[in-house]
Amino acid sequence: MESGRLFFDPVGHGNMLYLGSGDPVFRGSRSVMNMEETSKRRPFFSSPDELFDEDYYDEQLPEKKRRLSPEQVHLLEKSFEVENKLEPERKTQLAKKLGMQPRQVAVWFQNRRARWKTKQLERDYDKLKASYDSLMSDYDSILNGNEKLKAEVLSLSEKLQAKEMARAATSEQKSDPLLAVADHVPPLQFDVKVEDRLSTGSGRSAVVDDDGPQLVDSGDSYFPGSDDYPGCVSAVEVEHGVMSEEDDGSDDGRSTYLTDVFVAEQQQHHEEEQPMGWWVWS
DNA sequence: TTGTGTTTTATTGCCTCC
DNA sequence: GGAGGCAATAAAACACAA
Repeated sequence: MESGRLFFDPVGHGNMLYLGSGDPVFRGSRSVMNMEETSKRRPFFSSPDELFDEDYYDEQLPEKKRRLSPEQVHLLEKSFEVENKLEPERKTQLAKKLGMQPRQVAVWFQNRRARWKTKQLERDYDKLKASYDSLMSDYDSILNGNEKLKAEVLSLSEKLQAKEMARAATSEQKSDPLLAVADHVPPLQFDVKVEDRLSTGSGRSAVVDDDGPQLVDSGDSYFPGSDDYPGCVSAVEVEHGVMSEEDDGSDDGRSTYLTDVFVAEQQQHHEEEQPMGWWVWS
C-alpha cells in the first residue's frame, strides 16, 4: 500500500482531518471550505473499520503531505518580510496567487513566526552571553589590578617602617643622656604589624591596649573608606562606582555586582533589540 | 540502504480580543 | 461566541552519516 495517512479526529468532533497538499482542513468552527467542497473530496468515515479499509485506500489515496514549491516559499517569505501578520484580505490574495488554501497560507505564517521567534531567542541568548563573558573578563582584570595595588601598599608600608626604625635608632645615639630615659619608652606604634595599622576600621588607634578590646584584622579591604583612610576606595569602586558596602571582594560581592550590571545590560539590550514591534520579550 | 536527526507542514487546545 | 494568535505536538519529508 502506498503510504499516506488519514487522521481520525482524536477529539471526537467527527471530522476527518485533511491530509495532502492543497486539501482543505475541515475542522469545527475553523473550516475553510464548505460541506459541498468537502463531500467532493472525501466522505467522513463513520467507523474505525472504514478507516482501515484497504479498498478505500486503493481507490482514493489521499495526497501525501507535500512541501511547498520553492516559488511558493519564496513568495511567502517576501510577504513575511513585509509584514509578519496576515490580515484576511492579504491571506486570500496570497492563497489565490500561490494556488494554496487560505488556511495553508495562515498556517505557513504561523509556523514562520514561530521559527522567527526561535531564531530571535537564539540571537538574544548569544548576545547576552557575549555581554556576560565580557563583563566577567572586565571584572577579573579589575580584581587583578586590585591585588597588585594591595601588594604595592604592603611593600611601601614595610619600607616606611624600616626607614622610621632606622631614624629612631640614629636619634637615640645622638640624644641627650638626660632625655635618653624618655626615649627608652618603646615606640609602641611601630610594634604594630602593618596589617593592623591598615586594617579596617574602628577609627581607633592601632596601639595595643591591654585594657581595651584588641584590634582584630578582619581580613577586609585595605582601603575600607573609613576614617582611617578618608578618600581611599577600592579599585572596583573607582572603576564602576557600583559596589555596595558588603562588596568586600568576596564571592557574594562579586555576584551582586555582576547581577546588577548584567541586569542593566539586559535592559539596555532589550530596549535596543525589540523585534519588529510585535514579539515582546516576556 | 537504513537509521537517525532536523525541518516543514499541519492539528489541537487554550487564550485573548472584539 | 466567533476569529485569530500561540504553544505544544504529530507526522511527513528531507538530509546525511555509517
